[in-house]
Order: sequence, then structure tokens, then C-alpha cells
Amino acid sequence: MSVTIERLRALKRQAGGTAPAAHDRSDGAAEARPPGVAPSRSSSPASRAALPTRFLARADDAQASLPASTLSHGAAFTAHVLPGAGAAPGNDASTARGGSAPDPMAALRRLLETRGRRPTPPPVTRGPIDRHLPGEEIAPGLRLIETRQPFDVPPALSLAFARREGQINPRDVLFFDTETTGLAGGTGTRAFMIGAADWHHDPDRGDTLRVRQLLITTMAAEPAMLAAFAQWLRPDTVLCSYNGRSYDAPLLKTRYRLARQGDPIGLLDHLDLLHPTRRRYRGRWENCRLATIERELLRIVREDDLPGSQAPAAWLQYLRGGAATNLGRVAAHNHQDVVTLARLLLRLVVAQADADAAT
DNA sequence: TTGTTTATTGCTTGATACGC
DNA sequence: GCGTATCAAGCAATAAACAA
Repeated sequence: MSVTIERLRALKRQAGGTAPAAHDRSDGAAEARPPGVAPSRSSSPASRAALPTRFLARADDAQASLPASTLSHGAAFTAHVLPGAGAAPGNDASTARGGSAPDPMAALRRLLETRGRRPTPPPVTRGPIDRHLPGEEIAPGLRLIETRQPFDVPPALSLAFARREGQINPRDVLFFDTETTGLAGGTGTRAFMIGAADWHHDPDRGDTLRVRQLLITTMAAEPAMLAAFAQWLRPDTVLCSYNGRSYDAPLLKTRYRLARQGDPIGLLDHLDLLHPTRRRYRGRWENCRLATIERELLRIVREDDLPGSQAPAAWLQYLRGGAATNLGRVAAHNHQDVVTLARLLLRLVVAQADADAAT
């Protein structure tokens, strides 16, 4: 019997709803796998004048004033700024963890060697399950994780790098990134985490980058998360993302529509850093993915970062009563993404100012 | 059997090619 | 030179195909 006929018969059985014969699928367990759960095999992977001297002195390497470690909620994740990137002493993430400072190059080598390799699954433990998540519960099933870090804010940002005229107030910018249950879009994919960062003045600490993350731990909490995120937006908010115009924003619009809530992001200005980044750095590195830009331009090496492909599984694992460990790592991953967006924006502004000054 | 690679999904933007 | 069409590149999870 030809393979084609066999496949046609299998399709016919599926269309007719009859149970497939045993030889049609030897992996019965796979059939019973709930949607969204990965199988055991994983995938592969303004011009310069507008900037004060105080800012430019350090921001010629824009990240110089930034701490490498951005986490304070204890998630199992660290990020290193490599030598040459202007990392301030003591800002290394390892210091924040209290351990001895690891060799950054070793960290980079480790990263490169493991790229694309299947992530090590969490060990099966028979002891008590750690269900602790960072942040506080602000509504049933909705957690808010908020951290702040010192971060010099320029008085105005020229968007010439994005081929836009004029300047914007940095305090209007809201960097955001979502973690979702899939890629396909449409009604089947939802965001279970929304991370946002903005420059905020803290009376005690001065200018800070405030990172707020909303995480739902029940399906029913999604409307509350959407409503909470909407409250962070003002009419003059400028959304800033990486490919968010094409991915995150449409996805959120769909979720607002399904939740029967007004779309708060459709009328807002949206700055997508993907295209100006690609315009400036295309051909310099292997690609212009955020992770590559982060590593090559900002010299950040993440350690123990949970691959994005593992995010849905981590969330679903927690929903089914599993440990919170990987979900905490998802939160850390999302946290680093929005911090990287802020640093990338400043880097693009300064690079454009330098280019303008040279011409 | 296990690990790796690739295609797929929808949308947006930018770059390039082409015709007028 | 201008307008239009086409293609590529990102976002990330998933499954199938392929390799070892």
C-alpha cells in the first residue's frame, strides 16, 4: 500500500471522527497532550545638543550608568555586561548575587556553546513544590512585580533615528513586552505576562527605570491584567517595543476585544525599535534579533535565561500545580527585555547624534 | 532514541526592483 | 523621479523532518 493512500485514509478517519487505528499513531500519549504543551523534544532554537553633558559623558556608551543586574525579586536569572561596555564596578550581576565574580568571557563562551541546544529540563523533585512567585497579588490571580533601578534620564529624546521630526519627553515613553502562550496569533494565543518599563522620578533615589510586570496565575485573571495595563497608559504615552507593532500590539488588541474592553493602545503613538535597529546594524551581525543586539551592541550576556520557547510550558506547568521556578525565570527574561529596550533606545539616539555631528 | 533544523502562522516596516 | 509590487526580517511556539 502506498504511503499516499495510507495518509489519505488517515485523513479520512480524522475527518470522520473515528478513532485512528493503532498503527496510525504509535504515540498515543502525544494525542492526549493538551494544547500548548510542548512535546518532549524542544525547538532549536534631538540632536546631540538636546542631551546634557552630564548624560553624554557617560552615554557615549549609553549603558555606562546602568547596572547589569536588573533584578531584585530573586528570580533565577542574571545578566552580565561584558568588558568594554562601560559596566560600572560592582554592577555585575554576580556581585548582586553575592557570589564570586565569574569570568565574563567564560559566560559568553558558555552562551555561544549552548545556543540552540536543548535546555536542560528541570529536575523531577519529589519534595515539596516551590509555588512562590515574585511580586504581590493585586487581584485574584493577578500579580504585580515592580522593581526600580537607577537610570539617568535625558531631558528630551530626538527620534531622528526613527526618521521622525521633533523630540519627545522620555517620561512619556513606556517600553513594553509580552510573554504569550504561542505565536500563531488570533484568538487562541493570549498574553499571560505584560512587562512595562518607564523612567520615573523617585524622591529618594532620583531618576530610576521603573519596571512593572503583570502576571496572571489563572485564566480568569486576564481581564484584570488588561485593565491594569490600560491604567498605566495616558493619551500622551509613547509605546516602545521590539517588533511590537506587528506582534505584541495586535495580540493585545485582540485580547482587549475578546475581553470586551476598549482598546487603549490603538490610538497611542508606537515606536518600534526593530526597524531603526535593522537599518543601522544590518549586516554587522548574524541578525537583528533583540537577543543578538543585546549581546553584540549592549554587551549583555544572560545567564540561566529561560528560552522564550519554554515560556508557555512554564506558565502551564504552574497552572497545573507545578513549581514556580521556571515561571520566575520567565519573569526575569521579560524584565531584562524591557530594560534592554530602554538601553537600546538611548543607544540609537546617541548613535544618530554622533552620525549627525560627523556630517 | 535523541538532538537539531526547518517550516509555519499574521502582521508591519523597510529595502529594492520595476514600470511609467 | 515617482508610485507600485515584491521580498526579507523580526516577533515565538510547535511539529515534522532529518541527522547522528
